[in-house]
Amino acid sequence: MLTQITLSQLSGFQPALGRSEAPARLRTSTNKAFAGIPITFSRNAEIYGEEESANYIYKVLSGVVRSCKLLPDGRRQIGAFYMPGDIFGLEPDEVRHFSAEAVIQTELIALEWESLITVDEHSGAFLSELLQITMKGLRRTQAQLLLIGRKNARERVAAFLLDMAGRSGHKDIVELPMPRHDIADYLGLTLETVSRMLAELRAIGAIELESARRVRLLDLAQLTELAR
Amino acid sequence: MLTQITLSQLSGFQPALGRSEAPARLRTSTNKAFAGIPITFSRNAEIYGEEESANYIYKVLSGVVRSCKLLPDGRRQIGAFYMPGDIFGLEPDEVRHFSAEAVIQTELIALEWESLITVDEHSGAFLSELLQITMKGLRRTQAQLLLIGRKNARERVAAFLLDMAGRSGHKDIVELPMPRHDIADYLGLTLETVSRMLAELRAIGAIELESARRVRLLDLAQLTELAR
DNA sequence: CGGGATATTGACTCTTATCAATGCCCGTGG
DNA sequence: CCACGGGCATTGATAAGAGTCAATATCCCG
Repeated sequence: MLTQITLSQLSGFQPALGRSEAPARLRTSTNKAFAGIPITFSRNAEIYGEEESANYIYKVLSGVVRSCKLLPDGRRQIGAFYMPGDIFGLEPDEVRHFSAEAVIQTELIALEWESLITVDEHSGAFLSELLQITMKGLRRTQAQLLLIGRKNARERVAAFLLDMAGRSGHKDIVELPMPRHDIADYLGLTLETVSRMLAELRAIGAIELESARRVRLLDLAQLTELAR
Repeated sequence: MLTQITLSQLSGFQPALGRSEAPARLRTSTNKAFAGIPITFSRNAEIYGEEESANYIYKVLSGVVRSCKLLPDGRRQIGAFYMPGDIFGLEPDEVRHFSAEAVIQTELIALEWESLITVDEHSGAFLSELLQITMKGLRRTQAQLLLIGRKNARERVAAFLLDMAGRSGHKDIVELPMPRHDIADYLGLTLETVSRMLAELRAIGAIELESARRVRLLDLAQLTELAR
């Protein structure tokens, strides 16, 4: 059975975590049908690379995605982590400027970009949503700019923990699916500095490290103060 | 005479630098007419502040605008400089998250945001342009993130000069309308470091400082190499 | 011509990066 | 079941880059 899937549905679709949905099929206005079956990427698998053509946008069903940019000498900046429900992969022109990789095993649903923007009848609603998503992304990136440009290591790590807590739903236990190296490249630090700042936050009683990848936030007020 | 002005015209309108155009009047589909006469802001005048409601989007006719975010203790991050032809002021929700100020005397044209997005008939074209503009801004901000997060002072200043050169049209003479402090807050540095890096670039023969606000790029290849 | 803002330069400090050693966790295979 | 191994994380010692504080210098603008 062919179902016409709109961006609204893509945007509104909240996956049932852990359970696999019945496969949906997409039929675009250009009559090219493709399977909308969730695609699975294993840990560290590349979803797309820099300079690749930007044909699809994606929504995270489960797992985590990092988007990153690499300098010739290996320095790396992570632009964002995408969590379940997040949409990513919109580009202003034909070619990617960031790559995207799965941080852990990740399920995505993909939509063909061309088919979305050429649908005249619904383009208003489509575009409005895309615009909203993109503006939110821009705002997030601008906040990140302030973080990296003007805050010290302790403030960055505290802000990161609070941000992760806010996105995960649980208010005091934060799961960190990504290694220290990824956090460092997201915050413009080294992995050693991230580790040291976590140790420091633990020392002052703001957090507790249940394991390397699981942090308990003990003192939200103090953390918020430290994050400025 | 009332003229229906579309975003396309706003976007496509290239001001004749230095000359003042005949006043245009805007009439929106909601029948609220407002003057589209270019508004002039003097040096350091605030165009809008953080937390203000986001009612208008702007296009720079002449001058330069900086958008910035301030921390409680006075640290500042400049998110972007807007030059003639640039459009700014789009926000994902009702309230501003960055302020905007004129760097030098600046002429702007303003369009009421609500009237643009509620025009159903042309919303497709409008939104498509807004989306394009926003995605370009996002890309620019992401590039800035890499710059600030992973490049050293010399690389940042070299990249800034090349960026300014690229935007100004002149390939080897760069006018810097903004003070060192603004450049520093844009690059996540201090004004002293910016000054030192310029001195360093001059010392190695990559640039020449005709005055503090006017730089001649002597060796594009070397600068590009230094910017990575 | 003078004065205030802006810019440069210098001396020193401090944060964070770098290099290196050790520790921990977890999966795998004997 | 336990020992081994490999990735990841922590911790330490040191260095380098950029920040801070302070003293001129320069440039506009009146």
